[in-house]
Amino acid sequence: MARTVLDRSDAVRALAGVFRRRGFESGSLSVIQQETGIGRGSLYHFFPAGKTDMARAVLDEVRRWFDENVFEPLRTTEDPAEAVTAMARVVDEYFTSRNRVCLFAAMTLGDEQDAFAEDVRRYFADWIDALAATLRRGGVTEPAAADLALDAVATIQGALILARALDDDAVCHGVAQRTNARLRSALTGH
Amino acid sequence: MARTVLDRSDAVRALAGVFRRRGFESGSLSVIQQETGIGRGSLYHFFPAGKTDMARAVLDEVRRWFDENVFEPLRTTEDPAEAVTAMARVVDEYFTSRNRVCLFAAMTLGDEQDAFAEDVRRYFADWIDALAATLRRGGVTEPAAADLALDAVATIQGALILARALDDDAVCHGVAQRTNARLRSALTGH
DNA sequence: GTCTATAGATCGATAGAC
DNA sequence: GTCTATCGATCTATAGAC
Repeated sequence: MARTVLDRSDAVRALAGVFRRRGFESGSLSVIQQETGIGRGSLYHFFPAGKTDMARAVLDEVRRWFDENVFEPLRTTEDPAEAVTAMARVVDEYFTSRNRVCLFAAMTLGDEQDAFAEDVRRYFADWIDALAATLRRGGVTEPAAADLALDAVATIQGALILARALDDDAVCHGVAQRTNARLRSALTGH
Repeated sequence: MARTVLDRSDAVRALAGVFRRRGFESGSLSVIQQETGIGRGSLYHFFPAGKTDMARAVLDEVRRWFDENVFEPLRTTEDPAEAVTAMARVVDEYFTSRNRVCLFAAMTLGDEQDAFAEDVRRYFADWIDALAATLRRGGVTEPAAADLALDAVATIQGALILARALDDDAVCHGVAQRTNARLRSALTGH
Protein backbone atom coordinates (compact mmCIF):
# COMPACT_ATOMS: atom_id res chain seq x y z
CA MET A 1 0.00 0.00 0.00
CA ALA A 2 1.36 3.39 -0.96
CA ARG A 3 2.05 5.79 1.85
CA THR A 4 1.28 9.24 0.52
CA VAL A 5 3.16 12.06 2.20
CA LEU A 6 1.36 15.35 2.05
CA ASP A 7 1.73 18.77 3.56
CA ARG A 8 -0.68 20.82 5.56
CA SER A 9 -1.95 22.88 2.66
CA ASP A 10 -3.03 19.72 0.82
CA ALA A 11 -4.96 18.72 3.90
CA VAL A 12 -6.58 22.14 4.20
CA ARG A 13 -7.68 22.03 0.58
CA ALA A 14 -9.21 18.59 1.02
CA LEU A 15 -10.93 19.64 4.25
CA ALA A 16 -12.44 22.69 2.60
CA GLY A 17 -14.04 20.42 0.03
CA VAL A 18 -15.55 18.16 2.65
CA PHE A 19 -16.87 21.07 4.70
CA ARG A 20 -18.44 22.66 1.64
CA ARG A 21 -20.12 19.41 0.64
CA ARG A 22 -21.29 18.28 4.08
CA GLY A 23 -21.20 21.29 6.37
CA PHE A 24 -19.00 21.74 9.42
CA GLU A 25 -20.97 19.61 11.85
CA SER A 26 -22.07 16.84 9.52
CA GLY A 27 -18.55 16.26 8.30
CA SER A 28 -17.53 13.82 10.99
CA LEU A 29 -13.97 12.62 11.33
CA SER A 30 -14.99 9.33 9.75
CA VAL A 31 -16.27 10.93 6.56
CA ILE A 32 -13.35 13.37 6.55
CA GLN A 33 -11.03 10.41 6.72
CA GLN A 34 -12.86 8.61 3.91
CA GLU A 35 -13.36 11.56 1.57
CA THR A 36 -9.90 13.02 1.98
CA GLY A 37 -8.05 9.73 2.23
CA ILE A 38 -6.11 11.21 5.15
CA GLY A 39 -5.79 8.99 8.18
CA ARG A 40 -6.88 9.97 11.64
CA GLY A 41 -3.30 10.11 12.85
CA SER A 42 -2.28 12.50 10.10
CA LEU A 43 -5.23 14.76 10.71
CA TYR A 44 -4.33 15.10 14.37
CA HIS A 45 -0.70 15.59 13.44
CA PHE A 46 -1.60 18.63 11.32
CA PHE A 47 -4.45 19.84 13.50
CA PRO A 48 -3.64 18.96 17.12
CA ALA A 49 -6.76 20.62 18.50
CA GLY A 50 -8.94 18.54 16.22
CA LYS A 51 -11.95 19.71 14.35
CA THR A 52 -11.77 23.28 15.62
CA ASP A 53 -8.23 23.56 14.26
CA MET A 54 -9.40 22.18 10.95
CA ALA A 55 -12.23 24.69 10.70
CA ARG A 56 -9.90 27.53 11.60
CA ALA A 57 -7.31 26.49 9.03
CA VAL A 58 -9.94 26.29 6.30
CA LEU A 59 -11.44 29.67 7.19
CA ASP A 60 -7.95 31.20 7.29
CA GLU A 61 -7.31 29.98 3.76
CA VAL A 62 -10.61 31.34 2.48
CA ARG A 63 -9.85 34.64 4.18
CA ARG A 64 -6.42 34.82 2.56
CA TRP A 65 -7.94 34.07 -0.84
CA PHE A 66 -10.45 36.90 -0.51
CA ASP A 67 -7.81 39.31 0.79
CA GLU A 68 -5.67 38.65 -2.25
CA ASN A 69 -8.31 38.21 -4.96
CA VAL A 70 -11.19 40.41 -3.85
CA PHE A 71 -10.48 42.93 -1.08
CA GLU A 72 -7.03 44.06 -2.23
CA PRO A 73 -8.03 44.45 -5.91
CA LEU A 74 -11.05 46.51 -4.81
CA ARG A 75 -8.69 48.86 -2.99
CA THR A 76 -5.92 49.11 -5.57
CA THR A 77 -7.58 48.89 -8.97
CA GLU A 78 -7.41 52.40 -10.39
CA ASP A 79 -10.77 52.52 -12.17
CA PRO A 80 -13.66 51.96 -9.72
CA ALA A 81 -15.96 50.63 -12.45
CA GLU A 82 -13.34 48.13 -13.49
CA ALA A 83 -12.78 47.13 -9.85
CA VAL A 84 -16.48 46.46 -9.33
CA THR A 85 -16.78 44.40 -12.49
CA ALA A 86 -13.72 42.35 -11.59
CA MET A 87 -15.16 41.64 -8.15
CA ALA A 88 -18.43 40.41 -9.60
CA ARG A 89 -16.68 38.11 -12.04
CA VAL A 90 -14.11 36.73 -9.60
CA VAL A 91 -16.61 36.09 -6.83
CA ASP A 92 -19.04 34.39 -9.21
CA GLU A 93 -16.30 32.08 -10.47
CA TYR A 94 -15.10 31.35 -6.96
CA PHE A 95 -18.43 30.26 -5.56
CA THR A 96 -19.75 28.39 -8.58
CA SER A 97 -16.55 26.36 -8.65
CA ARG A 98 -16.87 25.58 -4.94
CA ASN A 99 -20.31 24.05 -4.50
CA ARG A 100 -21.96 27.50 -4.19
CA VAL A 101 -20.97 27.54 -0.52
CA CYS A 102 -19.53 30.44 1.46
CA LEU A 103 -17.94 28.84 4.51
CA PHE A 104 -18.04 32.10 6.47
CA ALA A 105 -21.79 32.31 5.89
CA ALA A 106 -22.13 28.68 6.97
CA MET A 107 -20.41 29.67 10.21
CA THR A 108 -23.29 31.97 11.16
CA LEU A 109 -25.32 28.89 12.07
CA GLY A 110 -24.63 25.90 14.25
CA ASP A 111 -22.47 24.97 17.16
CA GLU A 112 -19.12 26.61 16.62
CA GLN A 113 -20.77 29.92 15.72
CA ASP A 114 -19.38 31.65 18.82
CA ALA A 115 -15.82 30.42 18.40
CA PHE A 116 -15.48 32.12 15.01
CA ALA A 117 -17.91 35.02 15.42
CA GLU A 118 -15.19 37.67 15.29
CA ASP A 119 -13.56 36.23 12.16
CA VAL A 120 -16.94 36.00 10.45
CA ARG A 121 -17.79 39.56 11.41
CA ARG A 122 -14.47 40.86 10.08
CA TYR A 123 -14.76 38.95 6.80
CA PHE A 124 -18.11 40.51 5.92
CA ALA A 125 -17.29 43.93 7.38
CA ASP A 126 -14.05 44.10 5.38
CA TRP A 127 -15.79 43.04 2.19
CA ILE A 128 -18.51 45.66 2.59
CA ASP A 129 -16.01 48.36 3.59
CA ALA A 130 -13.68 47.65 0.67
CA LEU A 131 -16.57 47.80 -1.77
CA ALA A 132 -18.01 50.97 -0.21
CA ALA A 133 -14.61 52.66 -0.43
CA THR A 134 -14.40 51.77 -4.13
CA LEU A 135 -17.83 53.26 -4.71
CA ARG A 136 -16.82 56.46 -2.92
CA ARG A 137 -13.75 56.73 -5.09
CA GLY A 138 -16.20 56.54 -7.99
CA GLY A 139 -18.16 59.52 -6.74
CA VAL A 140 -20.87 57.86 -4.68
CA THR A 141 -21.59 59.85 -1.53
CA GLU A 142 -21.15 58.30 1.90
CA PRO A 143 -24.46 56.94 3.13
CA ALA A 144 -25.42 55.64 -0.31
CA ALA A 145 -22.08 53.90 -0.80
CA ALA A 146 -22.39 51.98 2.45
CA ASP A 147 -25.96 50.90 1.66
CA LEU A 148 -25.13 49.90 -1.91
CA ALA A 149 -22.15 47.85 -0.75
CA LEU A 150 -24.09 46.08 1.98
CA ASP A 151 -26.95 45.28 -0.39
CA ALA A 152 -24.53 43.97 -3.00
CA VAL A 153 -22.81 41.58 -0.59
CA ALA A 154 -26.18 40.49 0.79
CA THR A 155 -27.53 39.79 -2.69
CA ILE A 156 -24.48 37.71 -3.59
CA GLN A 157 -24.79 35.70 -0.40
CA GLY A 158 -28.50 35.20 -0.93
CA ALA A 159 -27.83 34.11 -4.49
CA LEU A 160 -25.73 31.26 -3.11
CA ILE A 161 -28.67 30.08 -1.03
CA LEU A 162 -31.03 30.27 -4.00
CA ALA A 163 -28.53 28.60 -6.32
CA ARG A 164 -28.32 25.66 -3.92
CA ALA A 165 -32.06 25.60 -3.31
CA LEU A 166 -32.94 25.74 -7.00
CA ASP A 167 -29.85 23.75 -8.01
CA ASP A 168 -28.99 26.29 -10.67
CA ASP A 169 -25.69 28.09 -11.19
CA ALA A 170 -27.46 30.55 -13.48
CA VAL A 171 -28.84 32.21 -10.35
CA CYS A 172 -25.29 33.15 -9.35
CA HIS A 173 -24.35 34.32 -12.82
CA GLY A 174 -27.49 36.43 -13.19
CA VAL A 175 -27.14 38.04 -9.79
CA ALA A 176 -23.45 38.75 -10.36
CA GLN A 177 -24.23 40.43 -13.67
CA ARG A 178 -27.11 42.53 -12.36
CA THR A 179 -25.24 43.48 -9.19
CA ASN A 180 -22.36 44.63 -11.32
CA ALA A 181 -24.72 46.69 -13.49
CA ARG A 182 -26.45 48.26 -10.48
CA LEU A 183 -23.17 49.24 -8.84
CA ARG A 184 -21.69 50.65 -12.06
CA SER A 185 -24.78 52.72 -12.75
CA ALA A 186 -24.32 54.35 -9.35
CA LEU A 187 -20.83 55.54 -10.27
CA THR A 188 -20.46 59.03 -11.69
CA GLY A 189 -20.42 59.23 -15.45
CA HIS A 190 -23.00 56.51 -16.06
CA MET B 1 -43.15 17.24 39.71
CA ALA B 2 -45.79 18.57 37.34
CA ARG B 3 -46.63 16.46 34.37
CA THR B 4 -47.43 18.88 31.61
CA VAL B 5 -49.69 17.59 28.89
CA LEU B 6 -49.10 19.31 25.62
CA ASP B 7 -50.13 18.86 22.03
CA ARG B 8 -48.07 18.50 18.92
CA SER B 9 -48.23 22.14 17.90
CA ASP B 10 -46.67 23.19 21.20
CA ALA B 11 -43.87 20.76 20.54
CA VAL B 12 -43.39 22.05 16.99
CA ARG B 13 -43.15 25.63 18.22
CA ALA B 14 -40.58 24.70 20.84
CA LEU B 15 -38.59 22.67 18.31
CA ALA B 16 -38.52 25.55 15.84
CA GLY B 17 -36.92 27.69 18.51
CA VAL B 18 -34.22 25.14 19.24
CA PHE B 19 -33.45 24.59 15.55
CA ARG B 20 -33.16 28.32 14.95
CA ARG B 21 -30.82 28.79 17.88
CA ARG B 22 -28.63 25.72 17.39
CA GLY B 23 -29.13 24.55 13.82
CA PHE B 24 -30.60 21.26 12.72
CA GLU B 25 -27.56 19.07 13.33
CA SER B 26 -26.22 20.69 16.46
CA GLY B 27 -29.56 20.49 18.20
CA SER B 28 -29.14 17.00 19.61
CA LEU B 29 -31.99 15.20 21.29
CA SER B 30 -30.40 15.93 24.65
CA VAL B 31 -30.42 19.70 24.15
CA ILE B 32 -33.87 19.49 22.54
CA GLN B 33 -35.05 17.70 25.65
CA GLN B 34 -33.46 20.27 27.95
CA GLU B 35 -34.44 23.42 26.08
CA THR B 36 -38.01 22.37 25.33
CA GLY B 37 -38.63 20.56 28.59
CA ILE B 38 -40.20 17.76 26.58
CA GLY B 39 -39.11 14.26 27.52
CA ARG B 40 -37.64 11.79 25.11
CA GLY B 41 -40.68 9.57 25.26
CA SER B 42 -42.99 12.44 24.35
CA LEU B 43 -40.82 13.53 21.47
CA TYR B 44 -40.89 10.04 19.95
CA HIS B 45 -44.61 9.85 20.63
CA PHE B 46 -45.24 12.95 18.50
CA PHE B 47 -42.48 12.30 15.99
CA PRO B 48 -42.09 8.53 15.58
CA ALA B 49 -39.38 8.81 12.94
CA GLY B 50 -37.29 10.97 15.24
CA LYS B 51 -35.31 14.00 14.22
CA THR B 52 -36.32 13.84 10.57
CA ASP B 53 -39.99 13.97 11.57
CA MET B 54 -39.26 16.93 13.82
CA ALA B 55 -37.51 18.80 11.03
CA ARG B 56 -40.36 18.09 8.62
CA ALA B 57 -42.99 19.25 11.10
CA VAL B 58 -41.12 22.49 11.74
CA LEU B 59 -40.60 23.17 8.03
CA ASP B 60 -44.28 22.44 7.37
CA GLU B 61 -45.26 25.03 9.94
CA VAL B 62 -42.94 27.64 8.47
CA ARG B 63 -44.28 26.86 5.02
CA ARG B 64 -47.87 27.31 6.22
CA TRP B 65 -46.96 30.61 7.83
CA PHE B 66 -45.48 31.96 4.61
CA ASP B 67 -48.38 30.67 2.53
CA GLU B 68 -50.81 32.56 4.74
CA ASN B 69 -48.83 35.69 5.56
CA VAL B 70 -46.62 36.25 2.53
CA PHE B 71 -47.48 34.28 -0.61
CA GLU B 72 -51.26 34.56 -0.45
CA PRO B 73 -51.27 38.32 0.35
CA LEU B 74 -48.90 38.88 -2.58
CA ARG B 75 -51.42 37.19 -4.87
CA THR B 76 -54.61 38.72 -3.52
CA THR B 77 -53.78 42.27 -2.44
CA GLU B 78 -55.34 44.55 -5.01
CA ASP B 79 -52.67 47.22 -5.20
CA PRO B 80 -49.27 45.74 -6.22
CA ALA B 81 -47.34 48.53 -4.52
CA GLU B 82 -49.21 47.90 -1.30
CA ALA B 83 -48.60 44.15 -1.63
CA VAL B 84 -44.86 44.65 -2.03
CA THR B 85 -44.62 46.98 0.94
CA ALA B 86 -46.61 44.59 3.12
CA MET B 87 -44.30 41.73 2.15
CA ALA B 88 -41.21 43.71 3.09
CA ARG B 89 -42.65 44.68 6.46
CA VAL B 90 -44.04 41.27 7.36
CA VAL B 91 -40.91 39.36 6.36
CA ASP B 92 -38.66 41.77 8.24
CA GLU B 93 -40.75 41.37 11.39
CA TYR B 94 -40.87 37.59 11.02
CA PHE B 95 -37.13 37.05 10.76
CA THR B 96 -35.98 39.66 13.27
CA SER B 97 -38.33 38.11 15.83
CA ARG B 98 -36.97 34.63 15.09
CA ASN B 99 -33.22 34.86 15.55
CA ARG B 100 -32.71 36.12 11.96
CA VAL B 101 -32.83 32.52 10.77
CA CYS B 102 -34.65 31.13 7.74
CA LEU B 103 -34.95 27.40 8.38
CA PHE B 104 -35.44 26.65 4.68
CA ALA B 105 -32.17 28.41 3.89
CA ALA B 106 -30.49 26.48 6.69
CA MET B 107 -31.66 23.30 4.97
CA THR B 108 -29.50 24.04 1.91
CA LEU B 109 -26.45 22.98 3.92
CA GLY B 110 -25.66 19.93 5.96
CA ASP B 111 -26.71 16.34 6.17
CA GLU B 112 -30.46 16.23 5.62
CA GLN B 113 -30.18 18.54 2.61
CA ASP B 114 -31.30 15.82 0.20
CA ALA B 115 -34.30 14.68 2.23
CA PHE B 116 -35.89 18.14 2.01
CA ALA B 117 -34.49 19.40 -1.28
CA GLU B 118 -37.86 19.44 -3.01
CA ASP B 119 -39.61 21.32 -0.18
CA VAL B 120 -36.81 23.85 -0.07
CA ARG B 121 -36.92 24.32 -3.84
CA ARG B 122 -40.68 24.85 -3.78
CA TYR B 123 -40.54 27.35 -0.90
CA PHE B 124 -38.13 29.64 -2.71
CA ALA B 125 -39.64 29.09 -6.16
CA ASP B 126 -43.13 29.92 -4.87
CA TRP B 127 -41.88 33.03 -3.09
CA ILE B 128 -40.10 34.30 -6.20
CA ASP B 129 -43.04 33.41 -8.46
CA ALA B 130 -45.62 35.09 -6.23
CA LEU B 131 -43.53 38.26 -6.08
CA ALA B 132 -42.86 38.23 -9.83
CA ALA B 133 -46.59 37.87 -10.53
CA THR B 134 -47.29 40.86 -8.30
CA LEU B 135 -44.73 42.93 -10.19
CA ARG B 136 -46.27 41.93 -13.53
CA ARG B 137 -49.67 43.00 -12.28
CA GLY B 138 -47.99 46.34 -11.57
CA GLY B 139 -46.84 46.70 -15.13
CA VAL B 140 -43.35 45.23 -15.00
CA THR B 141 -42.62 43.18 -18.12
CA GLU B 142 -41.80 39.50 -17.89
CA PRO B 143 -38.04 39.02 -17.86
CA ALA B 144 -37.51 42.05 -15.62
CA ALA B 145 -40.15 40.91 -13.14
CA ALA B 146 -38.53 37.50 -12.67
CA ASP B 147 -35.08 39.05 -12.21
CA LEU B 148 -36.32 41.67 -9.79
CA ALA B 149 -38.17 39.10 -7.72
CA LEU B 150 -35.22 36.74 -7.56
CA ASP B 151 -32.84 39.53 -6.59
CA ALA B 152 -35.25 40.73 -3.89
CA VAL B 153 -35.56 37.31 -2.26
CA ALA B 154 -31.80 36.81 -2.54
CA THR B 155 -31.11 40.16 -0.91
CA ILE B 156 -33.46 39.40 1.96
CA GLN B 157 -31.85 36.02 2.53
CA GLY B 158 -28.37 37.52 2.36
CA ALA B 159 -29.43 40.19 4.82
CA LEU B 160 -30.17 37.44 7.34
CA ILE B 161 -26.62 36.14 6.98
CA LEU B 162 -25.16 39.62 7.39
CA ALA B 163 -27.45 40.43 10.32
CA ARG B 164 -26.18 37.33 12.12
CA ALA B 165 -22.56 37.94 11.12
CA LEU B 166 -22.61 41.60 12.18
CA ASP B 167 -25.06 40.94 15.01
CA ASP B 168 -27.24 43.83 13.93
CA ASP B 169 -30.97 43.79 13.21
CA ALA B 170 -30.61 47.15 11.45
CA VAL B 171 -29.18 45.24 8.49
CA CYS B 172 -32.53 43.51 8.04
CA HIS B 173 -34.53 46.68 8.48
CA GLY B 174 -32.38 48.64 6.05
CA VAL B 175 -32.46 45.92 3.40
CA ALA B 176 -36.22 45.50 3.77
CA GLN B 177 -36.74 49.22 3.33
CA ARG B 178 -34.47 49.57 0.30
CA THR B 179 -35.79 46.40 -1.32
CA ASN B 180 -39.30 47.77 -0.93
CA ALA B 181 -38.23 51.06 -2.50
CA ARG B 182 -36.46 49.36 -5.40
CA LEU B 183 -39.44 47.14 -6.19
CA ARG B 184 -41.95 49.98 -5.95
CA SER B 185 -39.91 52.20 -8.22
CA ALA B 186 -40.10 49.47 -10.86
CA LEU B 187 -43.90 49.55 -10.83
CA THR B 188 -45.67 51.75 -13.37
CA GLY B 189 -46.59 55.18 -12.13
CA HIS B 190 -43.46 55.72 -10.04
C1' DG C 1 -49.04 10.40 27.18
C1' DT C 2 -44.91 10.75 29.95
C1' DC C 3 -41.16 9.04 32.25
C1' DT C 4 -36.40 6.51 33.13
C1' DA C 5 -33.07 3.31 31.72
C1' DT C 6 -30.41 1.64 28.34
C1' DA C 7 -29.17 -0.51 23.88
C1' DG C 8 -26.28 0.03 19.84
C1' DA C 9 -23.92 3.02 16.87
C1' DT C 10 -20.90 6.72 16.16
C1' DC C 11 -18.59 10.63 17.78
C1' DG C 12 -13.91 13.24 18.71
C1' DA C 13 -9.60 12.32 20.46
C1' DT C 14 -5.47 9.51 22.08
C1' DA C 15 -1.76 5.94 22.24
C1' DG C 16 1.83 3.46 20.41
C1' DA C 17 3.92 0.66 16.65
C1' DC C 18 6.36 1.45 12.50
C1' DG D 1 4.60 11.45 9.30
C1' DT D 2 1.30 7.71 8.92
C1' DC D 3 -1.01 3.91 10.48
C1' DT D 4 -4.37 0.85 13.49
C1' DA D 5 -6.60 0.01 17.68
C1' DT D 6 -9.20 1.76 21.08
C1' DC D 7 -10.84 4.90 24.81
C1' DG D 8 -14.71 7.44 26.99
C1' DA D 9 -18.37 10.44 25.76
C1' DT D 10 -22.34 11.29 23.29
C1' DC D 11 -25.57 10.30 19.85
C1' DT D 12 -30.37 8.47 18.09
C1' DA D 13 -33.72 5.35 19.04
C1' DT D 14 -36.18 1.80 21.79
C1' DA D 15 -38.31 -0.68 25.74
C1' DG D 16 -41.14 -0.94 29.48
C1' DA D 17 -42.98 0.92 33.90
C1' DC D 18 -46.44 4.08 35.41
